[in-house]
Amino acid sequence: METETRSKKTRCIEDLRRKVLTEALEPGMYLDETELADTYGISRPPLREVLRQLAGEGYVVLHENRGAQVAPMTHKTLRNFFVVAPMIYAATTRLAAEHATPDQIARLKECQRAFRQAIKNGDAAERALGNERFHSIIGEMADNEYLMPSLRRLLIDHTRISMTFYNPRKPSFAQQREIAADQHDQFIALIEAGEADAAAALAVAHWELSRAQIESFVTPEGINIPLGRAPGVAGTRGAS
Amino acid sequence: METETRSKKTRCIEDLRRKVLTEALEPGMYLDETELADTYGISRPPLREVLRQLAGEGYVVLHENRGAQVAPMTHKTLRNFFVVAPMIYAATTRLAAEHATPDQIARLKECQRAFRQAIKNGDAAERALGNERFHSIIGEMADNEYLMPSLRRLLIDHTRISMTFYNPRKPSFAQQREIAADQHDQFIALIEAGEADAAAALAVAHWELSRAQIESFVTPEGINIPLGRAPGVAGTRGAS
DNA sequence: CCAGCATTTATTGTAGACAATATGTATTTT
DNA sequence: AAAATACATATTGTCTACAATAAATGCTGG
Repeated sequence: METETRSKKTRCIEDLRRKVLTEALEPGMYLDETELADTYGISRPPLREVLRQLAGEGYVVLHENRGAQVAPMTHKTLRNFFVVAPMIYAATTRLAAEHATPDQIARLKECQRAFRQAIKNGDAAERALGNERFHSIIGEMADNEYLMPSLRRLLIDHTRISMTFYNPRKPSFAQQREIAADQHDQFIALIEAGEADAAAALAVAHWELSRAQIESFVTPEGINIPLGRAPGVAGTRGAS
Repeated sequence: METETRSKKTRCIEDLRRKVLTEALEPGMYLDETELADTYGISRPPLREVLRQLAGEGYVVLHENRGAQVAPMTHKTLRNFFVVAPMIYAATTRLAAEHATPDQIARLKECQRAFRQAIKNGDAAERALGNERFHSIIGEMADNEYLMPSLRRLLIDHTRISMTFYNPRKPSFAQQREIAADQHDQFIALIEAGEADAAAALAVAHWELSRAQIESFVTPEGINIPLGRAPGVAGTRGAS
């Protein structure tokens, strides 16, 4: 009986990804294997495989004999993010414009439709996920297995950051979201036209918009960013 | 009784990585879970965890109900590699020059000693691994979790490519290996001096040397590159 | 003789039970 | 009373056995 096209394990992976991205599972939070196994109706061995995979993808961090932790975000994380994001985004978008297939473009358009709908509905999580998916498809278009790993990492934290800093009260954001959505339409047009240079430039502009939005939260407040706790001592090298 | 500082599982992971990098396990080759579990003295569940992790790191590819395959290399792989490598290497090296700690520099120097030794000994595998480790340490110096995933992917295939195209008969290569080793010394000097721009430029030059070496094999022969077979149909999206 | 199908066999996927490690608490000792 | 140690508990790590899926082989019918 295949009521589900995907296996329970696959659904488990996808659901955990989603929960990490939307911060339903908060950064730094520790996960209980037994509990998760029960939740998804599988036993612990396959669940542990899932966690290993998610660790490889950057969603969680594994600590020996201490279990899995949702990948933490620190101030250093944010800084590193700012440094690398524009380069990877620009490179990915350029390659996407060079290599996109009609099928992929169709999927991108469909994704954009859903994204605009999420904005209209005011659903923050769905909007963040839609944005992630949009840029993920562009990543697939680039069709470069060496670029994709870093892009995936960036998208995870970009999505989580946008969830963290989401504030429905500030009205100027609605406007910025409209600009972002319009830029998405431009992405589609430029990729479809194969205009690599323009697409790369747009990626940078799109990034700058997002960056400004994030910085408007980080800078004025001072220093403290309300993110998850850091892992034990493991994770980074002993220096400093 | 801790005769081993590392667990059997850790040794298994490290050995498999090494075997993939040196092509003791050839690209495209399928792995037998039971056999590997026996080899490393562990049972299949933890071995499967290992394979998932290695899949996340890009060493192997998992196919549902069909087991693990050593990550294949195709002509497209090589092409994608050429496109992305200079960017990532340059960025990594620049950041390394900005962030390297004394401890890391010491480890890099030690690594370089071992690398020169491997060249002298004429041990191709040890030389390739030494080179991988050298650039891996530079990656750690960069200390950027968003850049590292792509760098790791690049280093895996860069190492495998250099193993594939290794030809001890051609004497001009001995000369090129010397140049590469000298460049490594320059890497150390520039990183230690914190000269980011010069380090990034050196990374590009170092890449060009390697690129030329690879192309001298690929180009004259025509098209066919003696690499592993491609995976089934899975792995890439249905497009094309 | 070839094509299609059923059966067999080998390999992957999963479950439940057991072992080992780490943490928190209580007790004992200084 | 405070600190250190030993114990209890909970959670992770692993193993063996079983189930399910896919490939391979042989059979049957055209």
